[in-house]
This record gives sequence, C-alpha cells and structure tokens, in this order.
Amino acid sequence: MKNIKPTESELEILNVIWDKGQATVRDVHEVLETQKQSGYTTTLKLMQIMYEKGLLEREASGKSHVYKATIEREEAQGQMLQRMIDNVFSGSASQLVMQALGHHKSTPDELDAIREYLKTLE
Amino acid sequence: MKNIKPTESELEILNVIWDKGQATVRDVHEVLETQKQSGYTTTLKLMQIMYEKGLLEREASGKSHVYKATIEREEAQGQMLQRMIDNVFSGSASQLVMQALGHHKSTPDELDAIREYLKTLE
DNA sequence: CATTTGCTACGAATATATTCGTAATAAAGA
DNA sequence: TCTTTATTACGAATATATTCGTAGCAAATG
Repeated sequence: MKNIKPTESELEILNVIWDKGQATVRDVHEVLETQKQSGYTTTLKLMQIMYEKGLLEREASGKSHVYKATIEREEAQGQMLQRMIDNVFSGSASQLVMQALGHHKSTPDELDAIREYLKTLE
Repeated sequence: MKNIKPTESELEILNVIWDKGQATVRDVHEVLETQKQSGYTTTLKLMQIMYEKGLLEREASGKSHVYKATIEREEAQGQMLQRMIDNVFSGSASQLVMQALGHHKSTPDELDAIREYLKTLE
C-alpha cells in the first residue's frame, strides 16, 4: 500500500485526472488555466515529477502521453484524512467529524445521509 | 479573521503550545525531542519565524520569552478542515464525514456522541 | 572575578516545491 | 519541401521550509 503526500499543486492535478479518468498534459492544463494563471510547461514539469514519484502512470499515445493516477481518489482521501486526524485532531476521528458538522451548514439531506450511514456502522 | 496555514513543523509546535496554553522555546523543545530528534536552535528559529508570521505572540520573561498561539486550536482546526473539504472533497463536508466514519473504527461511544450531536443540528 | 550555562539573534546550508525558458523533435499544414 | 505547431525533456531561477552553527550577552556558579 503506497503512501502518498501530494503537494498542493499536485493535488490540483490529481483532481483533474480523477475527474476525467485519464488526461494528457494539455487536458490538465486547460482545466488548471481556468482556475489560475500558469504556463503549459509548468503543468508538464509537475506531471513529469509526479510520474517520477509514482503518483501518475503514463502511456505514449502518438506524440503525447496519457496519464492516469496510480491511486484511487477514495484511497488518497482516506490517507489525507488520516493524516489530518493524527496531526490536527490528536487522533480522534469523531472530533474531526463534529467539527466538520458544526462549521458547515450541511443540508438536511446530507445530515440524513450521515444518519443512515451511522446505522450501517453498528 | 486571520487565515493561517501552518507548515507541518509549525503545527507540531502549535500543538504543544495549545496543550500547554503557553510555553517557552525550551518547553516546546523538550516535548518535540520526545517525538523526533532535533536541535534546540531549530525549534527556536521556527518559533521566531512563527512570531514574525503572527502565528505566535510572545512576552519577555527574564532572559527568555513565553509564547502563546494567536489563534485558538478550534479556529485553526476549522480552517484546516475547510481547506481539506475544498481541496480534497470538492467542497462536500458530508463526503468528508462519511469517509472519516468509514475508515476509522470509532468506538460505540464516539458514534453515540456524533448521533447526539446530529440531533442538536436540526 | 573568571567560568560555565542558558538564552536570543542571525546567517547560511540544505532540501523541497514551483515556475518557466529553451532546445529538440516530429507531425501537420502551406 | 519548407514552415508552423504541438509535444517532451531538461536546466535553471525563484520561493519556501528546515536545520543548525556561531556569536553575543547576561545570569548563575565556582
């Protein structure tokens, strides 16, 4: 089980790739451009580094490469969450949960979904 | 409302100070030493930087300084949580909550506490 | 009074992350 | 065929974070 710790920029890229399933540098760059100003080669370089780190895998396709994430979104979310629980909430997941529920006005539907989910955890 | 983004090392220091209420460099260093090997002046330098950034305030006490956090633990937790919700869970707090509940076997007591808490959110 | 101890300040080395320019290359288009 | 375009690779500049050595100083100790 791989343990990842993406930087902020890497996470932005992962989010695009997770959304799309797979993507070229150009695909990713076009999305990132809408969020913040940045050069194409910046995105390229980051994705090359992520490939070297093993965060992404890639496959040649004509002149370019098609990248995929080597870890599922849920798996990565779980790891990042665990790190936050450990480092910020002294290891208490329930503390984190209550903070999250308290600060963000969730809709009644969302709260219901959580209640349902709690039932399945018995 | 100040918006903080402590680095990993800064967070370790903040945790000690939040636990103690206030602390000197030596106090902090003694705790950190039990967690990882590091030099006294490293801790000192970090706390000086945190002071410059406004993360800590300090007061001379004899030859040394007594430091306090300029932000409450809960406030900081809330901000870090919000950032994670935005960057990792596409803005969905309930997604984060369910991930947290699913991955970490909370005790029945904790789950009860969360259920109670949900009731108060109606 | 001289020495040791414990503190701050600060510069510098190192590591890591981010950004971008330039070169090489191959495909597409005129 | 010649030129433009889109791509990768890579080096380098910049920014940020981390670590520690050294100097200066004052208090405590012998």
